[in-house]
Formats: sequence, structure tokens, C-alpha cells
Amino acid sequence: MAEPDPPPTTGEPADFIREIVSDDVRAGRHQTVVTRFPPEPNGYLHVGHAKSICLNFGIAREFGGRCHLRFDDTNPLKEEQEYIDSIKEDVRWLGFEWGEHLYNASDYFDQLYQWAELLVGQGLAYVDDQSADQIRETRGTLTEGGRDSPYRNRSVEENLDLFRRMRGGEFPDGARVLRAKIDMASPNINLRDPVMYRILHARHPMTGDKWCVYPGYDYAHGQSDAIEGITHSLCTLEFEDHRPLYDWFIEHLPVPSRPRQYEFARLNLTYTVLSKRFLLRLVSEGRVRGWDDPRMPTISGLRRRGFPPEALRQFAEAIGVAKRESVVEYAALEHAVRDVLNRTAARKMAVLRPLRVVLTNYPEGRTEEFPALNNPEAPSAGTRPVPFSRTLYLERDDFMEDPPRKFYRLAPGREVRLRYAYLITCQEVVKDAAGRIVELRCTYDPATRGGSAPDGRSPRATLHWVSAPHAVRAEVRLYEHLFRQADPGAGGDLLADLNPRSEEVLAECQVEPGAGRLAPGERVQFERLGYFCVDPDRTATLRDAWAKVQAREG
RNA sequence: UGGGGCGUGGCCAAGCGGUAAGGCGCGGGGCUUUGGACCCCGUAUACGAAGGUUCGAAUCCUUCCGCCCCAGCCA
Repeated sequence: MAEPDPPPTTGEPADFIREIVSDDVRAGRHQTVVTRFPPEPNGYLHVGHAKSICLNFGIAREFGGRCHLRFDDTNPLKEEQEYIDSIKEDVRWLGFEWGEHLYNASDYFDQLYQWAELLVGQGLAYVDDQSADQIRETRGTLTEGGRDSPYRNRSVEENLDLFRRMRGGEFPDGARVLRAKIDMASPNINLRDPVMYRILHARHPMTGDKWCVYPGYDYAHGQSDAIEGITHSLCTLEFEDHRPLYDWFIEHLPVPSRPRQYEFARLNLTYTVLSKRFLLRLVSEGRVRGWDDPRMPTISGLRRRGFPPEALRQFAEAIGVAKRESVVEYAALEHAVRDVLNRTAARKMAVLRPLRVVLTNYPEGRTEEFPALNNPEAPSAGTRPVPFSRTLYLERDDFMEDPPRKFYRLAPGREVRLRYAYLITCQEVVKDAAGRIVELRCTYDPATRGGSAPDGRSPRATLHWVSAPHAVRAEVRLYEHLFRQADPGAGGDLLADLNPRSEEVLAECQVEPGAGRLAPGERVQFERLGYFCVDPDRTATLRDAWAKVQAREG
């Protein structure tokens, strides 16, 4: 569910980009602010993209402008329809809408081609017959300029002829490229006659077999921005060096508008890798179950994990936007998730590692129900009846035969409160032949119905529980970081840092009956355990599939 | 050693010459039928370093140091 739009921000701009936009608006440089989110459909979106989406759509919303969703589909070798579909779904899920402003760089291939011919006609672009290797060798190094291609000074006529024949499919892949004629001696490598078009006899998801020459990012991106009337083209830091080139094309072409590029630092998260290339590898090698595996930092993975879209937006706002490279602690993301879930997730009781408890003085066959708060943070959420009986399940972790100093929970001879029910006292520990605890025999105090004692005594601990005969068996999956290192790959090998215990499956859990009626995707808090989400993609029996969102405590 | 950026507490991040916001985390206390949440309090004489300008500098100048990005017919 998309949340309603947050109220427009007022007051001072929250970051340097909003400050720029704000100044532009105040100075009257634009009548409408237009931004764009330009993903390449070569993989699924991840939290890093969420930051960019929140920035671009957020600014558009705050300034009463609009944000386009534009697929940067200039490389048919890597792009697929599946990715296009997932990207749209993820952006919508995050709570943003592009309306009719859905575009593709490929929508502009005709225009881009015409402008390329225009540049050729002005002597500002030429066809180079050198191989990729030769171009690399003559590009120079970081400290020395490059050398002109022997084809650099062909006549306009010859260039035009060659370029048209490239388009016509006369040459094989890699035979020739179209290059912008700028400056082979530039200290900025991006200006050393960058490649504008390459020959690629490949079928494109949108244009099919219409083209066999495709524009590169540098040539396509800025012009696409100009065509769409983008006012502020926001991208990450690594494109800072490309800005002079971005501007060069804009200045030398009869484009309909004058967009400006601004760069900000991409998101880095501890215990996480945000590289589409690597995430693709995890998926293709089967190290995870798919792009939407709950352990993946993809938006679809986080969604399946149970992270609410509001939490991602809140997170994006909390971390800010700046130019300095930084690594945000995963705890900041978790905080946002807990903050949202604490006030929205319904509470349920579930026992992950059941320990049978028999209340020896509770009548056999008797059942009663206690009203339990659905959400203490939101009284309006009401209550639900939870069945109680003589035989219960308690969490094994909540009992210790020989409790250490600060352990407040159940122990032999000790009294604790069962949430919403009674105070009980452990009288006897039953073990099997192997010495393993199999059952606890306790007594309850009938006078403490509801959980409070008339004499005012109050146990240190309140435990969650489930009535054995009423419980629903469930599989619960607990998740940890995908990587065991805060900075995965620091040692040179990302795969070596994968956390072998990133997923733990508990098949014998017992949950209160109401938990069996939850809808797929619904998020709940199992009291004292953490937040969980009904896994929508699991087996037919929805109730036996849960994914852990947050562990409350180690 | 070319070019482009960046350096404020453990992690993010405000600050735009007038004497260091906020969030996360952490520590302490309160409250509590979730050891949760919530509420208090604490957590940078200090802003990469050194000089300089100024009544006054994290904010201006100089030099130095450190880190990141760029040599795809990827984006």
C-alpha cells in the first residue's frame, strides 16, 4: 500500500541539492521543477536506488514539480523486460507515481541519431575505424594526453557516409564507432573524443531489431534530459567527471532545454553490498534464492522481508544527502523499520522453540480466553481473544534450571507472569532419559486472572505463551546480515564474507490461532521476539511461512 | 606524478565570519503485564594539520596531509 504523500516540507532546504533547487525556483529560473529517476533495466533496484528515488521524487513533490521514470536502455546486451517490470513495481511500492511520465532513452533513438549526424556535419564527430584495443592504447593515461586517431580528420562527407552505413548494418560489431571530436589532450579523460555510438547487432527490449548502432550513456543521457525538460539531473559522484561532457553535448546541440547535472554520494551500508553486478552474481550462482530473497538489499528483498515502504522513506530522510562518501550503519535502517512497525504492526504471541508446560492445578479440559491488546501503541487497534488452557508452550529461552544473576525469567520455584493470563510458579522440571528438559510442571494462581495479583506482587518477568491445544504450527525463518563483516569484501573476497548463518529455519514453532489468519505480506510483532512478515511467495499454506524482520534481542 | 571531488563526535549530518543543530549508536536513570516502546540525562573547549587575516574562523587566505573517483565500443 502506498502511503499518502507526506506533507510538503517547509522552512530551510534539507540538503545542498534542495538548496540549489530552491534557489533556482526563487530566482525564477524554472517555472516547474522536473527531475527524473533513470535506472538501467539490467537488474533489480536496491536500497541505494531507494535513496535516489526518494530524492528525485521527493524533490518533485516538495516543489510542486514532477519526476519522470526513464529507463536508461542504451545497452541491449544487458537489459531485460523482467527488470523493467520489477523497477516499476518497486518505485510504486515505495509510494511514488510517475503518472504519464514513463519514458525510455530508446524513445529518443531517432532524435539522438539525427543530432549525431548534425554533429558529424559540423565536424564535431567522426567515425573511427580503430579497434577497441587501439582506442584504448591511444587514449593516453591519467598523466599523459592521448594521440589523435588516424581517422580523426576524415571529411564530413566520408564520416556521414560511414555513419549511415554503420546504421545500415554494413559493418560487424566493433568494426567502427562514432566519436565526438573534442580534445585528445584533455586532462579529463572523458573529453578525449568519447565514443558516442557503437555497433551492436542485438535485439533491444523496446525497439527490437530496428537498430544496430546504440548510443552510449554520455551521449544519450543528457540529451534525454533535455528532451524531457529535466531541470535538475541528479546522479552519483562518479559522474562528476562526466559533467563537462554532459555540458558539451548540450551546448553543441539544438536541444530544447538546458538541464543541469548535480552529483551526490551514493549510499553505502554496513554488512551490505550494493552493487548490481554482485547482486546479479549472488542470484545467478544460487547463493540466495532470487532477487527478492529476504536477505537481499534489493527493494523486493526488503519488501519480502517485511520492511514497510514508509520505513525506507524515513530512512532516506534520516541519512540525508551530501557529497562526502560515507557508510551508513545498518542499525539506522533497522531503527526506521522498528519505528514504523512499532506503531503499525499488530501484536501476536508465538513460541519459536516450544517447551511444554502443564499447569497441574488448572482444571483438565477447561479453556478460557483473555483479551490481548492488538497494539499497545495504538489503543484504537482494539483487542483480540487469546485462548488459554492447562497445557501451554513457553519459549525454551525463557526457562533456566540454574539461572545466572540477571536472568529474570522462569526457573525452578520462581514465579513469573504469563502475559494477559496468570502468574505461574515452576514446581518441577521433567527430563527425558538423555537429561533434556521436555516439560515443566507449574501451578497457577487463580487469583491473578488477567495477570495482576490482588496483593500487589509483581514478578520481574512477563512471558509470552501459546495454548498448546489451540496453537497453530508454523515455520518461522530468522535472518541475520547476508555478510558477517561490516565491510564485506575488505579482504578482497566478497563471497568469503557471506554469512553462513544468514538464514535459520525453525519448523516447529507454535503461534496463537489468530496468527494463522494473516494475509501474505502482513507484518506483525511477535511479542518479545521481534517483527515478522507473512511470506507471500511460499507454499500454499500461508500460515506456515514467516520471515523475521527484526530480532528484538540477541 | 594529470583531472575531478571530499575531510565536523563510533556512524550519518546541520553549520554559509559571531562563539559546534538533529538522527543513529552507546552509557546512566525513570516508567512498564513486551528485559520492547516511551520519558529524562550524558556523550566534540572541538570542526584533517599547520600557519595567516579578523575584535571574533568549522566557516576567509596559504601550505601541507589523508581518502574517493576517472584510462568500458558499461551505466
